[in-house]
Amino acid sequence: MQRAKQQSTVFRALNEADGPLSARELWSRLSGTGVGLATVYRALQRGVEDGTLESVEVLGGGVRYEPKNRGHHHHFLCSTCDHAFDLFGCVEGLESLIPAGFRMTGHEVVLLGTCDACGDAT
Amino acid sequence: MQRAKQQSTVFRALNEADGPLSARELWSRLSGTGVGLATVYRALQRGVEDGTLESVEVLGGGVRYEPKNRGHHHHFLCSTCDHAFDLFGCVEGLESLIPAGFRMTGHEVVLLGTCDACGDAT
DNA sequence: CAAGAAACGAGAATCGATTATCATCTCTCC
DNA sequence: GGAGAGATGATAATCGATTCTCGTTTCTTG
Repeated sequence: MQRAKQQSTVFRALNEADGPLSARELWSRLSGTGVGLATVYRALQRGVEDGTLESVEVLGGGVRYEPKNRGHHHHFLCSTCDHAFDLFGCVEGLESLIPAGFRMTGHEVVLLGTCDACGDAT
Repeated sequence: MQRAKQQSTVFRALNEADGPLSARELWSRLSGTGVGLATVYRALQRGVEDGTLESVEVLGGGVRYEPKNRGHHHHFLCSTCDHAFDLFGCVEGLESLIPAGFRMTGHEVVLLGTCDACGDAT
């Protein structure tokens, strides 16, 4: 196995993903490459420090990471395979929800349901 | 301290809250009543089994619980005090986000920002 | 090729959240 | 009042996620 290039392997896998991945999801996608879990965590930590990665919490799956260059987007969480997919676009009517005196600085939208692959398998 | 009624104390505190509470938040609101953390967890577990409580994950605060009779609503998470507030009303344009082949069964919206109290303190 | 710095993998250690245990206490029903 | 069932609080045990440690390996620079 090659060394000193494992972190870039981690970043590549994350860039190729169709949504944010948890440390373990990422690690399991790297099985066969010999990359250790500690290295995955090291790469994620470094990526966040560098500003190239972003940690997000979708729902019931702990922290996931994704490249920070994907712009504004939200996520779809498949309740069957528990994978989070990126969704581009946004919603309307957020402002009307804000209570008086509150100040909104951001928002998160998560759609729940079944993804293409899991729906087919029914 | 009275016994055998501690769980109803827990439920009452949860009903009086303006949003979902974590086990610890709930416990800290019960300081002085002598209720133990274990009892809080027992009450929450029972409430979920009974169907009177619902566990929700807002964002970065683990699991929180709230009464199940609040109807459809979303949450506002204050980034300063980390408290989650209920928001009534909903958003539009969700359907347009769903990718082809996916089936949506639900959605979550979380607004982030500063609550009334924390904003005043600035 | 040699030396020092940095990265690596495996597994131990840590941390927070939750659950299990146990001796005690309270309530109900005689 | 007494017995048994269920509830309780304190604390130990567990569990998963993340971080730390350490001996080894790889890269860089000359």
